[in-house]
Amino acid sequence: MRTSAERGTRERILEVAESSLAECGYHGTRLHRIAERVGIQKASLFHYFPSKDDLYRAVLDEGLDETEQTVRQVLDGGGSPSEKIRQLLEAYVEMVAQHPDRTKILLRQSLGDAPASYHQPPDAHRVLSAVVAFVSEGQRIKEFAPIDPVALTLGVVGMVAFFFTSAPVLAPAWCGDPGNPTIVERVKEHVVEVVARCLGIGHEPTVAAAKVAIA
Amino acid sequence: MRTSAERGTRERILEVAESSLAECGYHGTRLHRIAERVGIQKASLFHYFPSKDDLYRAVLDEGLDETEQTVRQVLDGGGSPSEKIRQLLEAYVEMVAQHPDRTKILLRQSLGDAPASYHQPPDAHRVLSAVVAFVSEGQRIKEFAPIDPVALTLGVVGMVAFFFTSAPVLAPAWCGDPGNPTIVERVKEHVVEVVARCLGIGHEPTVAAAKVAIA
DNA sequence: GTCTATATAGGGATAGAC
DNA sequence: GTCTATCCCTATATAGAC
Repeated sequence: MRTSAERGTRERILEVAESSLAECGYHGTRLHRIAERVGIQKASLFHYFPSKDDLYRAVLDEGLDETEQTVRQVLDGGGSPSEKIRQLLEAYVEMVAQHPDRTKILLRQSLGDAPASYHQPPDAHRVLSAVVAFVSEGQRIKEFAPIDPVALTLGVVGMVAFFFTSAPVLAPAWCGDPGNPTIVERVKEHVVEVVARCLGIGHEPTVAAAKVAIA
Repeated sequence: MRTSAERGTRERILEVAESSLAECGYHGTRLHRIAERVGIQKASLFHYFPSKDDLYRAVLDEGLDETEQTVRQVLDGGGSPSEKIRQLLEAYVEMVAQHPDRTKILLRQSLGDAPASYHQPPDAHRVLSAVVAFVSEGQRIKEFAPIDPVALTLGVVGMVAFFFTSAPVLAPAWCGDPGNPTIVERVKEHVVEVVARCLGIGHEPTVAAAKVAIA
């Protein structure tokens, strides 16, 4: 059983570590700086985490867990496929927007920015598969237009991640001030619109279909 | 004037450095390893590049230059907006596919993985602006459907980068073997299709338009 | 232009007092 | 649970012979 003081310090370390790992990457992160920002000595960190690797994994696991939870929660809920995919995208964008540091770390991790000893868990595969299965089912019952579901899902993940990590550097004017709620809504609307157009949701049927109907 | 031997070594260093920077990032890259793989002593590196920073910038500049060239070449060419955007996407995807290491480095760079002394040049802004201006013009003359051109461009960049950097880790089965030409064609087709649907290219007019036409 | 040897600094991690 | 002091290693970078 941990004391309340210990739990508080541990959380502050995780907070600061998340910030540093996002900004500087694993190899660029200095334990010395983390301790400094937390307000403790470097050696004290090793009381909470036996090594830099362990601290990294603790931060990473938080992010993976929340991603899976967010996706599962929507997929397991009710509603038509079209409604659910909108909910899914909005929940995902909001989650990413609320934790940009976490997203940066996950993106870095997928680029290979991790301790050499770290072998990533196949958790990401499961979440991805769940989303792909959902899209495929929607296509099978003709509610979604045909398009490669894996490519669509991967593309959306890359797109959203990019908006909240790299885009602020490339297009600061468009992104606005960091933490500005405007950009979140803008990205949300855009991503929903892109996916809707790709899956043929919310659009009038095509002329071909109209001709058949008229005939 | 450099000797041919010197030029050869310099190029080999740049090659190996690009590979290492992509795999390990700036802070994770060890000059010792680069020298080892090139087959020279670590100290010899400093004959070609005065510091690790300079080596990094040399690699990075190569990537930025080629990106700008690729984009400009298509934009300055002839053809209708719809044809040009397809050419642009295909050229871009091919460039990224041919230089995945370079793409990883650029993506890392936009995440802030660079020496503290490095202040990125605003070059990326110019290329982005050129593409956005092109899309906007296509929308003005009604050849493209309305959608936020900045968001579309940023999203495509993120999407494509993700396909060739992170996706192989997340969905190895879908991506196939590295260097497999299949994935390049698949990504190319997908990205062209997504953008086409977003910009309303190559699709029948909607029912609303058809009704007006029939009336 | 390449080498050996070394300077200098900073990193992660440990020992042990309090 | 936090500290001071320190170990040990590796990193970039330099000096100078060949």
